[in-house]
Order: sequence, then C-alpha cells, then structure tokens
Amino acid sequence: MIRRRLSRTDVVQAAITFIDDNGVQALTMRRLGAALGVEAMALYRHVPGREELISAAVGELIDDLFNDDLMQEKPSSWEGYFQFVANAMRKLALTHPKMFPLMITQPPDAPWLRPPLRSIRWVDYFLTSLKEYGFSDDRAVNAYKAFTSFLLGDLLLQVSALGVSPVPIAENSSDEQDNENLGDYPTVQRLQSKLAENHSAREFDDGLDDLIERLRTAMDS
Amino acid sequence: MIRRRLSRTDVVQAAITFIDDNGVQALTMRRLGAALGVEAMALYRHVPGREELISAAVGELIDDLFNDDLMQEKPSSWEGYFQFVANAMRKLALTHPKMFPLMITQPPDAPWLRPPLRSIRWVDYFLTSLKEYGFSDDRAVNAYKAFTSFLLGDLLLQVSALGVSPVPIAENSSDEQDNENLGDYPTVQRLQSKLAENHSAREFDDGLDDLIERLRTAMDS
DNA sequence: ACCTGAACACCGTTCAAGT
DNA sequence: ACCTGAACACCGTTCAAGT
Repeated sequence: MIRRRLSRTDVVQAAITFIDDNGVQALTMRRLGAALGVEAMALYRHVPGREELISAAVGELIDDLFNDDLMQEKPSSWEGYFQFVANAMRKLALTHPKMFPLMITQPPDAPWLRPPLRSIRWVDYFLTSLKEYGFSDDRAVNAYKAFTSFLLGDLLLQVSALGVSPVPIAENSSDEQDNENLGDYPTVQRLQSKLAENHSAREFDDGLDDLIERLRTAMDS
Repeated sequence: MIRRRLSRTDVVQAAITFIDDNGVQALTMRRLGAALGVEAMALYRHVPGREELISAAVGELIDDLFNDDLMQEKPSSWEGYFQFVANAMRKLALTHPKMFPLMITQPPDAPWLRPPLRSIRWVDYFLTSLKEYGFSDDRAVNAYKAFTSFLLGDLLLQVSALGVSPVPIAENSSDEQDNENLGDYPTVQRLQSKLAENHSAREFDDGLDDLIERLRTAMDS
C-alpha cells in the first residue's frame, strides 16, 4: 500500500479500528504509529495527545451515527422513531463493544447531554422531533431522560456480557470443580440455565416496548 | 503515624481511597506505595499487579456492601426489598463515583452475574428472597434482569453527571460565547433549564416505582 | 509542512540483595 | 517474611533536526 500523507481522520479511524481489535489499554501512540507505518511522534502533528485521541474516536462514532444515519429517516409515529433510534444505537454498541464503555464513561460535554446520546446537534433534532410528534415540553424532556437511561442500562449489560470469557479458563476444568463452586449457591445453581439464557435482542425489544407503553400512558393522562 | 506491617487489605483499601481522590488513571504502583509510605515494589508482596489490584478494589466494595449491609435486613414486602437494595446501591455509587464505572465496566465473573450486582453469593440470596416473596422462577429471573438494567442505566447517568465540569472553562467566558454555541440548537436552548434540572433522586425513585409497578402487573397476569 | 531521532520523566514488573 | 535498590522494557510527550 502506498502511503499518502496522514490526515487527522486517518489517525482517528485507525484508533477506532485499533481499539475494536485490541482494547483501549493496548492503544499506545507508538503502536498506533506503527500500525499507520509512521513514528509515534508523527501523530502529534494531527492530534494533541492520547487522551484527546480517544475522545476524538468516541466523537467520530457518535457523529457518524447521528449525522449520517439517524437524521436521514423519520418514521411517521413517535413509537417507530424510538425504535429506529434504539436499534441504530444498539447496532453501534454491538459493532464496537470495546468502544461503548468509553462512549458512556467519558464525562459529557454538557449537563443535559446524557450518554450514550452525546451529540448536541442530534439531541436538539430529537427533541424537536418529539415536539412535532405532539409531545409537550415536559413530556419531551421526560421521554429523553427515560430513553437514555433505558439505552444505557440495557446496552451496557449486553456489551459487558460479551466480555465474559465463554469458557472460563480453569486449571482444573473438570465439571466437578465448577459444580463445587456453585454448590454453595443453590438458587443460582437451579436457575443457572434461565439466568444464562441470552435473549438480549428480545429483552431489548421488550424493554423498549415497555418504555414506549409507559410514555404513552403518561402522555394520555 | 507508626507504620505496622502492610497487609493485603491495607493495600486494597488504600487503592480505593486513592481512586476516590484522584481517579484510576492517576493510580500508579509507585504513587500508591508512596501514599502507604513504602516502595512500589513492596506492593507486589500483597497483590499480583496493578490490574488485579483494581479488580480487588472493586470486589472489596461489592463484598462490603452485600455482606455487611444488604444481607442483614429484609423488609416484609418485595417492593420494600427492591427499594432497600436500590438505595444501598445508589448510596455506594454516589459515595464512590470514580469507582462506579470500574464496577460496571470490568467483565463479570459469570454470564449470569449482571453488573452492578456482582456478587454470586448475594445474587443467590436475592433470588432466594424473591422466591420467598412468592415469585415464580421465571418472574424472579426477569425481575433480576430488569432490576440490574434499571440500576445500571440510572446510576451511571447520575455518576456521569457528576463528572461534568460545573462551569465549563472557556477562555472566552462571556455569556455571548455560550449563547452563540447554543444558538444553532433552538430546542435544546429553549428547554435548557428543564434539561439541566437535576431531580436525580426523585427520578431514581420514580423510575424504581415504575419498575415495581411493571413487575407487579406482570406477576398478577 | 510534515516526519524523524534522540532525549526526558515516568510507568509496571523482575530479581537479587538486604534486614 | 517482608521490604529495598537497581535494572529492564516500555510509556507519553518535547524539541531540535531533517526533508
């Protein structure tokens, strides 16, 4: 591959890919430089430092989602709109599971920008849309708050479940060892299969339906 | 202060205090050693490494909460029990805002251990309690899942709101600058005060009431 | 204008040595 | 048994130098 001159976008995109592949902790100016075929110090021409690079990577993902995808389409009902946004956010979280914790952990730019919906421009658009769907000011703000906390809770849980090593590496990997550990916890043991069942997609949709239902009755009242 | 010999507990507790005060990123083996009046290398006698120390700090907080507080008292109704647990968890999150993201970000030890309720022993106790309150197996598991995702979403939002610099430091701190930024976002601007209102305590309680109500109707059906 | 090389201060961690 | 000192490989970042 012939190396063009580096741009800020190149660096930020490379950081996203690197974090997706190796995790944040592995992201090093020297290693990212090497991945780009350049000395670490060249990165400082385009980005002020490591911390800011990570912020920029988060911002890039957010901006791509909200500018390129979410502002193009607008369903005819607010229920459909919520589902549209939720599914897009879910897809982003599952496509970049190593980035998602960063998206929600970095302090937001303003007190009323609630993760993971961290784009002022987009939040404005969202609230404006809710008004068009007939929400009052109070209902719109409440819906925004309820929606963010639903997304946060459900998506982080899904993402963190991905981080669990599927087969916990034990030096003594006989079944007996595992069962012995669980033996002290009879209810967990009995419900183990139910607890381990991963219906995250359905649970996400159900939770969203519940939320929508709650907001609907709140609107009618 | 006369220095006794160091114990593992001393090291872990010091790590918690250090993170509370300075954040994880500032936690350094050398600095933590200095805080304990000891060389960095002495810590390795008690803890395998930095990563494991942070895990141990998280585990310590969880264990303290669940063993010392949450297993002592058991309200007579399941609704009261949910409130009791939620309030204890909320208090922990707000007492250790810099630790909370670590509690929910570290991969859980088992697929059915959902953050922030990361104690097997305690989850077993929780599920057993729900059974005693009359929950079926399915309802108990559903309640556990809904409860964790509610706690996660709401508490992380509260904690991340704490991280926002209350007065964003701008070189040009005139009001005009701030308003110019917001000028492009009329709905956010108009709803700014409503959005910024911090009713987190009430919202938390309301959200919990909603959750309880949802679980109750699910039980009756 | 953009990248490199050398350098600085600071990491986590190992290991032999002290007491 | 517990802590120290020196050392190693690796960081982020600065700065003068190259092209």
